[in-house]
Amino acid sequence: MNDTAQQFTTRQTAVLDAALSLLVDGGEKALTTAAIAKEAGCSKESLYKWFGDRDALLAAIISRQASKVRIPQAPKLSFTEMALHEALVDFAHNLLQVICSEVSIALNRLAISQASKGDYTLGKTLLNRGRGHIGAQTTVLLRQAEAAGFLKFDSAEAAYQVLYGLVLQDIQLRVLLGDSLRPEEQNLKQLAEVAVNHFLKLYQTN
Amino acid sequence: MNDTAQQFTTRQTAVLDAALSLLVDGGEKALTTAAIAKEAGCSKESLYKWFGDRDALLAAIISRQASKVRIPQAPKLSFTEMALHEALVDFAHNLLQVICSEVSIALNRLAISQASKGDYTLGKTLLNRGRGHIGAQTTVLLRQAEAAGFLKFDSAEAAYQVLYGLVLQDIQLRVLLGDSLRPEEQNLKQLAEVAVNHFLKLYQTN
DNA sequence: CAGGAACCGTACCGTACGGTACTGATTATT
DNA sequence: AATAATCAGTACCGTACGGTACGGTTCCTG
Repeated sequence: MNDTAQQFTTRQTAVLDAALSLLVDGGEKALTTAAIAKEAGCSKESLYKWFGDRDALLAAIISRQASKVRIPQAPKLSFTEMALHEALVDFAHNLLQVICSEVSIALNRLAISQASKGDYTLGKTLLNRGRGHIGAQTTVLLRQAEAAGFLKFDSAEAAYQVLYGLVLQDIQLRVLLGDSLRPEEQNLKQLAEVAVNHFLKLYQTN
Repeated sequence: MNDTAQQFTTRQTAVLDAALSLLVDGGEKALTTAAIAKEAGCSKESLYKWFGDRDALLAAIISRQASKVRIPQAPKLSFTEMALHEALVDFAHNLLQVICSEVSIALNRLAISQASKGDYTLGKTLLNRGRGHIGAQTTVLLRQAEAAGFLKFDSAEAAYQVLYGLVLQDIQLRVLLGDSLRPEEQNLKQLAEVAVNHFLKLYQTN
């Protein structure tokens, strides 16, 4: 698994953007090498010269996009309980927004589709760069909150998992399967609030 | 969306079983009409006569399998708090087992793959017959527990969603992407216990 | 026994797509 | 200016697969 960030030329990033655009609003079916070349305004031959083969191009798309996940804002060195609450809600809200975005849906579908064909590299990349990254950062935040005496848990990682579950519930799976959010779920900010309140009820000290 | 349970002849169910078997241990790539016919010991022509086309056959696979979800054991008319706990753990454990099963993984991947191609019928079927079914049953259980004074919540459906999130966390997405469960997650029974305890801490009255 | 339905096996067709080869134009280099 | 390199555009090839056609066999029915 190659997790080192590669550098692409501007020409190549243009190709990746074009491909992502096609994927997002045409589905996997629209992501043919010919279509990508046309959209990017280059020849198929150049595609193959720059990326090797189709799978490598797909990997480049995911690798590039997954590393764009926004890192939860740097936890302040000294923070209050309210600041913790706010930081968690911000994290949850951001997570919901990402998960429900067209781009995230398209990329996850693509990776799962590849997994269904026996190739797990895209999925691993997505997990490592996407979830792993954001998870690690948030775990740090939780540990700081514990050190400050606001939270109490055995394992920060386990607590993070609980938070993750409380926030996403089955929303991600549903959107991947093609379900649309119910009206009362449209308000992502409120969903985030509720999830964080639940989380704090489980782990807050006082 | 056709959600009425269709009846298949034994010959046809044999085909569906063969196809599911192929899908589970060969991935979507192995699910060609020729392979299905060979595995089922029939001709391609019969396949098309019986199911119409490939998509209809896929729909039949999912439709048939999704309706096999085990309904949470009938809630007893009068039950204790311990019985509620046990029923919830049983539900959670069962849910985890299903979600981590090869069959569930393969079917969800297939449905998501189709969604990536712009066809959401498989996904809808999976949601309606699988998650919808089991969810509705469990919501009934929660309502009974509320009536008995054990639980307190505004919306049983929302409470069910929280339970769902606490149980699954990100496990389903991870297995769909090809991740394997971490060692400490292998013990599904214990995961279920922890999730239910969290749930009760959030919603128990006393 | 005769007629027909069901169905297997196989051959076949059309198409879509990944990947490659060639050509001509444009740009960079000396 | 001459040569080399890059690349768009297009044509082409091989293969895989969905779907169909057909001949032959089995089995049921009158």
